[in-house]
Amino acid sequence: MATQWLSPAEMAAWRTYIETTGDLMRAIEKDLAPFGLDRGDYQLLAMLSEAPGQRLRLCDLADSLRLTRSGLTRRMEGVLKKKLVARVQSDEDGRVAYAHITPKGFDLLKTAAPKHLESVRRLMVDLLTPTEIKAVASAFGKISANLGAQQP
Amino acid sequence: MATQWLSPAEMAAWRTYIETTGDLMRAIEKDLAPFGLDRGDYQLLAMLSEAPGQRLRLCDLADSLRLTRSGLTRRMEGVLKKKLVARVQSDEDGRVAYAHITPKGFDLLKTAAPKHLESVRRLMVDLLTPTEIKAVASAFGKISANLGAQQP
DNA sequence: ACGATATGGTTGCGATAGCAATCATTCTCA
DNA sequence: TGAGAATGATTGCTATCGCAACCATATCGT
Repeated sequence: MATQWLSPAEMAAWRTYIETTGDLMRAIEKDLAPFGLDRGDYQLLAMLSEAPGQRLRLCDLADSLRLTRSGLTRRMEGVLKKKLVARVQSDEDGRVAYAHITPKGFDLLKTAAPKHLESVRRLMVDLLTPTEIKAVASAFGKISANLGAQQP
Repeated sequence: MATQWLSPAEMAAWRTYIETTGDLMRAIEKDLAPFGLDRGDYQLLAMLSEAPGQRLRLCDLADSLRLTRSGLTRRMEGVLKKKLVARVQSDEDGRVAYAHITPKGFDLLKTAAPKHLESVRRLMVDLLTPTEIKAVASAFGKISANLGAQQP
């Protein structure tokens, strides 16, 4: 197995990407803080708001948030306490519970979303050319597809 | 403040980027596990190995790893216990301590690095066209510069 | 020269989240 | 139909890391 070094251009892309991503996430999280939300809460609410019936089974929600089921249980504690989400037991399958976004949660999301999107614009999207946008989408699309293919 | 929605292309870029990044980091971390290293340890060792004298002041190391000073203190505990890094008190400035990579740490890094770079290739770099590589580097370069300009 | 301030590092505490073990419910198939 | 496997969710334990408070050392201003 010969060592596969990275070319300078490849190294630059990789390094800038990993180093910047952390900073970017932190900055976006900071913009979300005034609403009492962190990125995890926001994504949870956004996911539920887009789901049919504004609700999802916990394990499906965990999958789409890239959390383990135990991780989701803990994250739910926070939004349940804030009454942004309700936990509803299924009456068709005794194992299943749903996360259901509440009116209060929906209102908060509607308030936070424009600010959040403004952050995404200001910190990322508006800085890039249309070509760069397309390239980022296509690049991460390929990476994601490849990861999905490896662990099915 | 008018809501600034994202175009479908912008939304695709943003979503794919954040969703994929977590998966990618996890996959890379998994490839590093056989060496007894996580990504934080690897980056710490890599940073030290490239520094002049194979050593850095703790606060400089913390900055380049995007850790707070307290975060670095904790991360150091791990690599100190494994004898991959030594903590050396400065004799010029009583406040300062250096992290110094040990021969053992350097050997481990030299073993792990080719495997790690192979992961980066397989999971990311080799999937992308040269154009996409350049676009990713330039995109995150801009994002990083902008973040640096906002919080100097 | 010496008190105020800045800098470097550690510690206590709290939040997040993964893993393994556990429990309950449902499904499978012989 | 009934034993075993699969699925959904929770809990105990652990690791990482940020914040605020803290201590030690160095530097600055007068």
